[in-house]
Amino acid sequence: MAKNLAEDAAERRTRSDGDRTRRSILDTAVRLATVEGLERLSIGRLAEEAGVSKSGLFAHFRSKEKLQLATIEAAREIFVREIIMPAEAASGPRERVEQLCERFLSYVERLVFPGGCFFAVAAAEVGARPGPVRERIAKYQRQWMQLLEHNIAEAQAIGALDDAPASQVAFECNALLIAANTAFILHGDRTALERARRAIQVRLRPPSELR
Amino acid sequence: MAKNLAEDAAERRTRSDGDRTRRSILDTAVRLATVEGLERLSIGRLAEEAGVSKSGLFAHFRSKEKLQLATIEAAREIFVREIIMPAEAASGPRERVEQLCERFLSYVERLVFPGGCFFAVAAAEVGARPGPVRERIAKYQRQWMQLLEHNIAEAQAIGALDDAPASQVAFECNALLIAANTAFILHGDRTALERARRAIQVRLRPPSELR
DNA sequence: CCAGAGATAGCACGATCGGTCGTTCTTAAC
DNA sequence: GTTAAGAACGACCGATCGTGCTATCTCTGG
Repeated sequence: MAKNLAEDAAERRTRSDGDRTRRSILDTAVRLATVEGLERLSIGRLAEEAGVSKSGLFAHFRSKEKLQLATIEAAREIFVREIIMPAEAASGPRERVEQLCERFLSYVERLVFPGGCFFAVAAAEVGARPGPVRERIAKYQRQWMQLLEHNIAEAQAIGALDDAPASQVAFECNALLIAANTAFILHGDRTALERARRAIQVRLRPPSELR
Repeated sequence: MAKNLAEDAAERRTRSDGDRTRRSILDTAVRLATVEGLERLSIGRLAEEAGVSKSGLFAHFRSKEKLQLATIEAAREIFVREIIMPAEAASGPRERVEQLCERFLSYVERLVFPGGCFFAVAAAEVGARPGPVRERIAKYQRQWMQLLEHNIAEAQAIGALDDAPASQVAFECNALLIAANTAFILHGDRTALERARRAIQVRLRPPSELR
């Protein structure tokens, strides 16, 4: 216990060429994992795809599980850059929720990940398999829900949104986004994105507008 | 083309002991696949779990893909028995939609499949990987949506439901059900089921009730 | 510029993958 | 009761899995 000084993340790592390779590997890993799944992401195949040797790749992540966790971190960075950061500039909390949803749908439609939302795929894959990977996915999923809920509650506090329970509204918005993602990937159905937009627009309508 | 007489399903198969074994294998397969995924369902592991030899199991399904397709069929039978058939007895189309949703949530909560809804897991897994397995999953997903949509449209026709586009209402109901499934499996969050119930209840409220 | 640490590759390991083959036992139709 | 076909098995195939070990390079701090 005393010796376990959280050395997981604070690895000794310095050289720039190594970091570049590692980053390029993770770029490929994130792309592959969204289509094949985090588990089927095999080290041999990933090495081939990334243009490095199997053992060379393996030296960067010292186990498959750590590779998976690193892949999740890389995917999260993209998620934040594509969805969360652009919405920070919104003019108010209600508009921020609208933008979060719209950025999500856009990120699905533009196939930022070739298999749809990385976290939707991963959650379904590891949801029933306990372990660190599942815990990491669950953690980021909770953070996402809290981000929605927090902004919804703020919007209600300033009267920009009716006062249904914020957690309920967040649940409904997220449900529509994920369903749009699944339908778009499974059926190539672009209208699903439009249906989600419509439903969310109704759900987030300011109370001043007539019913 | 002339010789290809759709022999895929019309296999010669007779003996009763074989059918019994096959059925028991598929029971195990369906359970395993919902946790591990359709692809990670390995023939060796499945054989061990089912208590038969690898080659003995393999003789029943002559390729992994056919095993996967047979597993999907077995899962569909359970889905129909658990959800669709009980709802047929409903007193009207609006009530039928309500019961379909409620039976779905109950089937998730009772862990009829240990990893949650079989088709939700499978859709996420194979959604981005073209092939017969994906096509089968997509087909049953479409059938499910059509079942919802058809009954919603009927309910609207007799004035038991307001007249938003039936496909839109079906999309929203399905989204809430799938999101409840995911949250329940990933976080063990029973309140997600309640949130889905509440939202669906509002969505399916008969127009006679006051707003 | 030198030494040491990091980056990468080669090779091999035991396990498991999907799949084939030949054989033996069992059932069911005649 | 004979017999052809189905059911089930053990042994085995080549390929690939995740993971070590070792040996070279190459970068970088002193």
